[in-house]
Amino acid sequence: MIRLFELRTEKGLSQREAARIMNVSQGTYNNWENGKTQPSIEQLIALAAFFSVSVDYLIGNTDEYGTVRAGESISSEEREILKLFRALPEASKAPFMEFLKKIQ
Amino acid sequence: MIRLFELRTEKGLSQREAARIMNVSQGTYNNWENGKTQPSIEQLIALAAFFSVSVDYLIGNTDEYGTVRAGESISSEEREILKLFRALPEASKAPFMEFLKKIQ
DNA sequence: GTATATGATTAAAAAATTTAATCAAAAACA
DNA sequence: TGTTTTTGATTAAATTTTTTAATCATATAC
Repeated sequence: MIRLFELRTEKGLSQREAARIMNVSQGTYNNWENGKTQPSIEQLIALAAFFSVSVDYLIGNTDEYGTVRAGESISSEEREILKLFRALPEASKAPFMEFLKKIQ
Repeated sequence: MIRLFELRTEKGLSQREAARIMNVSQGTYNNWENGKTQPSIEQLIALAAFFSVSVDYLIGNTDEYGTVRAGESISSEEREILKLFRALPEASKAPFMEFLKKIQ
């Protein structure tokens, strides 16, 4: 899995040590690290907790720009706007953006 | 899986429709939704992208706060909308909402 | 009242995961 | 250096999990 190697080595652990912490064999942990097999969701959550990262980060699905960070607040009105905007036909989205800029 | 049901029904999709989008059978999608089986990591990422949420949110590894879902992904275009909306005079916000509803 | 759509269930097949054992190479040590 | 230990990789077999088509019961639509 994308970031298991860097996270484990940063901690100075061997595969056998990390495997024991996760209650799996060294072979299994090696498979995870090299993408031969994948941990279950429960194991993903445990790995993410152990390494103090999000599951999204662990599996390489983070998108720094496109993610609402914990603590950022969005009103229900703003949430409604996003919902309505997403429901628009693709072709209407750009004109809508122009309109919104114009009425500033 | 924890939040598949609410995300699918919010979109007004049937299991068969959602299953077709994910390229699996309805039975498989039903299994995911009811926690009988679990999607692969690749499928988790595809589901999260389709529903515009983080994988952490999808699997119930983040908490909701207020009306906002932690980890909800927002495109740069959507981020721009929020920025512009926030810049509007207070008095313009409600009429703007009406407009957005009207053009659906 | 019949037809259609929906979510759930089943059993069998297919696919993926796990494990113990083992290997080769590197590191540690005397 | 030569030996021992540690490490990550590999193998094959057993187990577990997932997937699917078919079907069911129920609800909704016509």
